[in-house]
Amino acid sequence: MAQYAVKKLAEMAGVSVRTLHHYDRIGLLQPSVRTEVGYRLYGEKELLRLQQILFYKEMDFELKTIAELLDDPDFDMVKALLDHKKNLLQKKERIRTLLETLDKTIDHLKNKHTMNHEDLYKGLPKEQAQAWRKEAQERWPDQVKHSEEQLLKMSPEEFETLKANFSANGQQLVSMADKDPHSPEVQRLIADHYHFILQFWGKPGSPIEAYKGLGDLYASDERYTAANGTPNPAFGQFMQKAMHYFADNC
Amino acid sequence: MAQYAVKKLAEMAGVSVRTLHHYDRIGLLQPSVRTEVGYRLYGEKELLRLQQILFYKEMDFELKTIAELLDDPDFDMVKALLDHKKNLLQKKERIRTLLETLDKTIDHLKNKHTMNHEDLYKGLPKEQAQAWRKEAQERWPDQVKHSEEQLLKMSPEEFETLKANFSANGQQLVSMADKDPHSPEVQRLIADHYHFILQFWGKPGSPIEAYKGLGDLYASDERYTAANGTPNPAFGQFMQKAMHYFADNC
DNA sequence: GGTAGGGTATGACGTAGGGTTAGGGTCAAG
DNA sequence: CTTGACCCTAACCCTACGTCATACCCTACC
Repeated sequence: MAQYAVKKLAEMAGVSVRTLHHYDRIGLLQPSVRTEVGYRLYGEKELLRLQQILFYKEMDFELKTIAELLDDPDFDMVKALLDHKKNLLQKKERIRTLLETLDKTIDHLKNKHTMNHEDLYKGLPKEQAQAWRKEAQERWPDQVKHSEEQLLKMSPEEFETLKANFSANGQQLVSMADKDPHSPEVQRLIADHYHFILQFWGKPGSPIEAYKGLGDLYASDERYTAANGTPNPAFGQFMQKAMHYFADNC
Repeated sequence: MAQYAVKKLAEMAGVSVRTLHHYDRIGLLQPSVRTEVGYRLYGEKELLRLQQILFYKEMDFELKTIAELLDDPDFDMVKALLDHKKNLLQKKERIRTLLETLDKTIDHLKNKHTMNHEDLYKGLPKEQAQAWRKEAQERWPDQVKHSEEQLLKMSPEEFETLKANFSANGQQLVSMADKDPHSPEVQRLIADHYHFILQFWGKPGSPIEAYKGLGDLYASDERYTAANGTPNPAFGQFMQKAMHYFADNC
């Protein structure tokens, strides 16, 4: 009867010695024999079991689950596999979303476009984004209505691109909230912001005056209540200053 | 100036208090003030920083990376995002493969079909599977050649299904290696195995005799050398007995 | 019989991102 | 003065091992 010591088995199975030690300790795979001096010796059964372990491990099962699975003959394989599939599908969907957002962010950074607060909170818990939208609709019903009309005219791709650009822009602005609102770097971002607003809100009439008015809204005490339940006067006032300066000097 | 205590901030941002403690400890987000008795108080800046942290966290960045990213103004965002995208694509591809294999396994278990040793090792380190194939070609060149011809006639879907079924069948057989080779449960699996072999090896002539011959090969001492570099007489003999019994009594 | 080289053992710490008690101070309301 | 809500730190728990540190075992060669 062939017997293998740890290193041999490790090499055959393509795992580390440490892994075998670990599996031994947690009871997932124990050697068939211990020599007098304590060496682990594994036989054929252990070899096969290890192969099964590795199979399920590749399937991303947890070791604990694998142990149950291999030790309980009545284990409901199909159910476990279906559960596992569900998890994988969720992971996959999440990765898909992340990739989308990543692409947009990369595109923005490369093309130096614009960005939006709605998108700034994209990826955060949904409740926050929804709270934000609700608040925006309460505060600026006309603009939101018009904006929605505009958005509905866009193709999904245009819409996504626009959101991504606005999001990145807003993020940059947030990161520059401690700088001079009149500085060229801030004003460049504000220019992008303005062009975005033009497309996004699309309010007819005097765009520059509307933009200043929007700046005043930014300065409102409860500006950030929408997203997180708390006021944020500092950033609001920063935006107000930057937007007014832009409107007066563009 | 508004100040928030841990729980308030935690609620606003949708994270746990423990998380804020953690971020404080690792220096990712420290409170602007500590009261005399040690309470953490956060201001607007911290709030914004936390939002940025959560944004990147949703992108699956590590906290360490987020810290660098937020603290180093010269951080190469585009490069980081592209790297990250690459990682995500790899993860996604891996999940896709896992889902495929899962579907096949589920299908097999539901339909009680057959399985293959090649697929048994699917998901294991590639070297093993390759070693197995190489060995198979050395040992049974004619059969392997014929088999490959047969396989090339199949559509990819047929081929994948066949492999999946054979894989699941073989796995079940491995798990029953300690039972009676003549028992009905084993013989049912062997029947599936036989039908698979018919399709897979497709050897012309007397299929039953060929099957018995294949059983003899299974019994060879070095049967499992192909997959893991070690003999496995127990399983090989089990298969031989089961296959011979089937061939004689089907 | 000494020693060099390789294999083996245990034990303990580290990882990421917190969850989960445990034990104890703080603060405002009733 | 008590209750309840909130705050603190310390410390163990989780996954699946990697990475030492220290020490024992075994074989071969001289």
